[in-house]
Order: sequence, then structure tokens, then C-alpha cells
Amino acid sequence: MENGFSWEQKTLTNELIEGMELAKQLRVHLGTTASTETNEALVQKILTSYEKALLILKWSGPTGQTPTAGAITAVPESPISINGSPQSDDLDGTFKDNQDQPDSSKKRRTTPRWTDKVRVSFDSGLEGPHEDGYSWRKYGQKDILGARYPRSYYRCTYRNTQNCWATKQVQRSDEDPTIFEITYRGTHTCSHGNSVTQPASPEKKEKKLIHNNNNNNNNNNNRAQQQSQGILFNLREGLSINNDGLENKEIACPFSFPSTSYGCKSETPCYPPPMLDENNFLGGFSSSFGSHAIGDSNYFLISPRQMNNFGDVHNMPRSESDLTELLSANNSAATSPILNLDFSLDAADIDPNFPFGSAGFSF
DNA sequence: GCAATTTGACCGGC
DNA sequence: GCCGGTCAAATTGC
Repeated sequence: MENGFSWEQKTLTNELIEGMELAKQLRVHLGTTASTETNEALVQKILTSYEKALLILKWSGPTGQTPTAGAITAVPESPISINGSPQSDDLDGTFKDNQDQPDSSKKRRTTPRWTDKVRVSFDSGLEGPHEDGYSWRKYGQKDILGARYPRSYYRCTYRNTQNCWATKQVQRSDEDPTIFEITYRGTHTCSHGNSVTQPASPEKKEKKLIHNNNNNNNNNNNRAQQQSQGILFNLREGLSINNDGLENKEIACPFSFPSTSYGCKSETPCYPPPMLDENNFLGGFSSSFGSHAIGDSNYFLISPRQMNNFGDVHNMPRSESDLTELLSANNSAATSPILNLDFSLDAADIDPNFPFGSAGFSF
């Protein structure tokens, strides 16, 4: 993706150059009688500039991973968000426990859990929650007392092969059928997370929709890079059109995605392994970009137009959703220059492993 | 034939 | 005893 390359690189370069220029000015000012206010203003600008640069870097995701839509959206795979805290408060304090116990018993596991909310536009043709970047297999569905819609249960496809015990529950909102509450439990330990495969989608429709893409899922791992690159491209595109899309309708894409998509290890779907990668990434984005938080969940919005764009990209299975998420995240930050990075970036948010030169993110 | 989904039954927590 | 979560056989689709 040359475009992606130039875009990212240019922005990053500009920010770094600006920061340097400002630093020079500051030095000059320090040597004169410039007011402290002026100096402080310069310092602030410098910091802002570097924050933006770091954010861009962060976008590329953790080591060798490109930012997946999911990541950006905020798939809370890991209890650890960029902020170092669980994505959602839903983390019912069960964090305590040491993770998913592959205890095959039916006992309730006290694993960390958090919730995301995703709004899906029916117009877009999607009726279920979006993918979050992992590969899920549905293992049950149940009518929940007081709930209008049944709850679906998913577990990582690689549960048996890689002993990955991450699970998620998808519950359609009673109040707003277009909103899906996705509760994640446990972290992905599989090596398929973040990648690009398509997770099993909760709703049949969705399933069918992505089926074309998914069908190749197992064979699509190789497309991860391609998709990642495509994501950047789409991100840019989304940024350029987002306003117009938002004017009409909004589609929230939380998911999922978690996410993960872009960062994970090599191949396909499963969520990012131990949540860190993707989660950090996701979490960082969701919070940093000011995604709309609804209660304990992360809520993202995306324009239908963007969604449609995804639908047109047949060769980008997972990335479609990921992109959606990515874009949605962008939308929320639509007011910033680059991405409206008007927020402060904590040092903790910076991913030291940023894979600038990673395959999926080659510049 | 394989993989994923569906669905009734089972189990454990509250 | 109720309810949520999971299992596993049956079913479906590719």
C-alpha cells in the first residue's frame, strides 16, 4: 500500500519536523527574554507534535502488527486497555483470577470480562455484530430471562488446537435492536488473534454476509498483510468521507472487534493473543480517540458509507469489519487534524513495539 | 468429508 | 429451584 505508506510517513515526518522546529524556536526563546508564557506555549506545541507522531506509530500496532479495525474499535480482548485498565467496567472484578482455567468443568469461570456495544446498521445489510478479528465458534444460544433476544455464546475456534479459552457472548439490546452487547471473557492465547481471519459471526445473516470472505478464512491467513495495508487505505478514505457519512446515519461498530485484527501474530483470526497487543492497541484507540463510551462498553460509530465500502471489498474478509471499526474510531476523532489528536497521550499509551517496518505495515 | 451451527440436556452458582 | 453457561449429538453447508 503505497498510499498508506506515504500518508502515514508524511504525517509522521511532518509532526516530527514540526516538533524539531518548535524545539529550535524554544531554544532561541530561552536565550532571549521571551516570556515564560511563550516558552510554555512552545513546549506544549512540541509535546503535542510528538504525541501525534507517537500516536501514528502506535497505530501501526504492536510488533509486526498493523492496526486492525478491531484494534481501533476496541475489542476488549484483554482486560488491559491502552490505559492499562480493562476496557469496560464489566470486568466484574473477577480479574483476580488467573485467567481462564481450561477447566473443562461447567463451573463458571471467574475470568475477567468486559463488554462492548456495537451498533449495526440494518441498511448496511449487516444484522449482527461485527467481527472483532478473532475466529469464534458458536457453541450455544440461550434465551435469557427478561431479554427479548437470545444470547449467543462463542468460543475461540482454536480452543482445542491451541488451548485458547477465550469466549464471548453476544446479546442483542432490547431497547435498540441495532445494538449488540458483546461480552468477552478470558484472553486469547492462540496465535491467531489479531490476524485477519474472520471470526465466526454471531448472527447468521452476518455470517452469510461475510461468508464469501470467510469461506476463505482458513485460507486467508496470507491475506492478513494485504488486508492490513488495505486498512490503512480505508482509514484514509474513511477520514476523507466520514463527515458525510455521519451526517446521514451512524453505525456503531464496537467490536469488535475486537479487535484484534491487526495486530496479532501471523495468520488469521483469533484474537490477539494475550490481549496485550491488540487490546492495548484497541483499548488505546478506543479511549484515546474518544470513542463513545456507553456505560461500561465501548461504543463506536461508523458511517454507512464506510460500511458499504467494506462490503465492496470482497477480498478483505476480516478487514472489512476491522476497517469499519477503524473508521469508526476515526470518526469519533473526526475533528482533529490528523485524526484530531487533541487529547493528551500518556506515555503508557505508547507502544514500544510499534512495528513500523512490519510486513503488514510496510512503509 | 469436514467444519460450523443448532439445540436440547446437563451442570453449577446463587 | 431458577437461571446462566457449557456440552455434545444432530443438522446443515460448503
